[in-house]
Amino acid sequence: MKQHLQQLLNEALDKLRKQESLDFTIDNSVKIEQPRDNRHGDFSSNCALVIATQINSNPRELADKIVNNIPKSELVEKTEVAGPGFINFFLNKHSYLEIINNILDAGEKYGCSDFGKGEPILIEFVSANPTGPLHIGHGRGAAYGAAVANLLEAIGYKVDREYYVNDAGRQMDILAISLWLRYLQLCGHEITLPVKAYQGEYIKSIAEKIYSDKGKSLQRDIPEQSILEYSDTTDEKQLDELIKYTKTALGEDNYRYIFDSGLNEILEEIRTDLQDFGITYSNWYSERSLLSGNQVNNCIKQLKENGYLYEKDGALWFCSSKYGDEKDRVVVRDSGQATYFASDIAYHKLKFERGYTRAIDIWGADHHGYIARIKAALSALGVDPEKLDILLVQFASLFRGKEKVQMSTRSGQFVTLKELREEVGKDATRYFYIMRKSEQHLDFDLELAKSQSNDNPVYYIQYAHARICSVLHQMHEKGFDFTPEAGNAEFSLLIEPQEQSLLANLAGYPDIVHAAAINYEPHHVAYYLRDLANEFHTYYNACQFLVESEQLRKARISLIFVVRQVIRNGLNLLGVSAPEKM
RNA sequence: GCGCCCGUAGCUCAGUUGGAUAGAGCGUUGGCCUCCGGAGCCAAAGGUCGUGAGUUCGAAUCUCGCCGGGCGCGCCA
Repeated sequence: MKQHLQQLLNEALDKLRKQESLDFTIDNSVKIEQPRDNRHGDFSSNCALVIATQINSNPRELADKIVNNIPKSELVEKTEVAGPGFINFFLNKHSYLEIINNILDAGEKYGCSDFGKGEPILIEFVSANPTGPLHIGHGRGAAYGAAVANLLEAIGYKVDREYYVNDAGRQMDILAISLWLRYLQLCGHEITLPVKAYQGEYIKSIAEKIYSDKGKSLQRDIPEQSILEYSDTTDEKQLDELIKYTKTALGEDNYRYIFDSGLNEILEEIRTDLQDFGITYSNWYSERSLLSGNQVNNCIKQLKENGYLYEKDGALWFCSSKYGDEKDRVVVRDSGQATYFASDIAYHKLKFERGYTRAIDIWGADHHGYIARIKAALSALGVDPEKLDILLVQFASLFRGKEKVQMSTRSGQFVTLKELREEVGKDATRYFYIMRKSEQHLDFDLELAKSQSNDNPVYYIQYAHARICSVLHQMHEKGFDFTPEAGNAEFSLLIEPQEQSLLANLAGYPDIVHAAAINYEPHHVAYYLRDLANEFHTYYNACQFLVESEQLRKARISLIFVVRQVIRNGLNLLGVSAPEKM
């Protein structure tokens, strides 16, 4: 429809260009859109306004000229100039009817396009360290990332979803020593854990498992108090000493055993958590594999050879400030250990060597200071940093009604994603997470998410779907037959205002999906669906569907049938189910 | 102090990338099926778009200053 109008407009402009020998160009600022006020027509273009500024003429006069040159079309009832010089198109009443057939034909593909032309995109999200269960902050990144991935897939990109597993490095060592200390407690030793060790209950249960598998065979001398006791303001190097002590006391194999027990247990829990949340990945990419494959070293070597690294205070620095970062960053610590940043550089460089033309990272907003350095590194390695889009999600706060749920990661007192999902359900959780623009702080109201009332947009939308299912069920009970095949109903009978409005809305769905996808903004789909559900409920209250007249009945059933299809398609993109009964 | 994000109705938020009289939901007030699911529908009230300037035919949207809130600024991730 939009393309059709665009073509009419182009023809008119071409004619005008010749007749009056005008010189103007048409760029992105020239648009055809559906105005919010339907008195301004079904579609509206600002082309006269934009061009008038270019050629220095009166926009209204120009608009009149354009309108006079627009070829006749069966679909357009009238065209008029309004306001400062908008050209408004009023469509023929029957022009939207085609949309029902389109949806029936496309089915679950309605809204999809081949815009992306199969271009491969890698989207990495969540990627939380496997040092503990996912909490509600990760949940937002998960819901958002999954929705963005679905959207991009819908517009024709070849999307791979990846979880980067930080299964190497210091955080994991801290996990290992935490486990061992808990284990020693089980062996009967009295030990207080360092403040920065992982304290949660899950550590205890993994330690218990190690204890029941290995008995007391991993018992060693307790580390000296001087290593264990320190305040968190003390140098982190004490923690390094404790790691070193544990490694030598246990030996490589035993240490690795504890390390891997923790890693595997927790990673498995994360995996099931996400799966229960409706999210599956194509790859789980291991950091350790980067190190053992020498990819990190190679990357450092490459940077070094090209003169991007220098030594200072015994450490190796990358000159990220030359590429817009605030300061230079350490790649290899004076201890000789590579930083996480070093692995991240290699990881991101490889994303493009693996054949992806675009990579998307989804991070918590607290990591935004990291963006500049990673892009700097890509530039230094000859990769266009524009190919990497880093999307930030702001924090989510939990509210129980008016009361904010207090959380602190330090003491291990945080609400896990699993708890949240079990309390409010997968659908409501997924919807609430993406309901807000991602760069907006999210107040997640548990009471609202759980309430089975019209306050809750998830149930409101699902209810519309279930209601349609119920009508279709009733229809069969009453012995009416209906086959949802394109072209077998008299759609021209759909003349009620609610029907016209629904049709226009359904026709706009592909545009919504497209815009939401290219802008990485799934919340548009959520708003659209709420709106569509509202239009349906209005229709439901205003008109009877299962009427005696067969022609009218078939037409109306066809309409609500395609409404159901679009609700399903939209919810599916958001990872929310469309139940037939509630 | 520097950098990023945010400020829109009593509350929670949209606002189609600069368009026409700024919109939803909740809350408030008043109405609506003898009928396909009342988990529904309709209507009313409610605004200095934080603030001051600038850019132009036109600004919630773009630029700059200020005010207020969040986050970041480590040889942590």
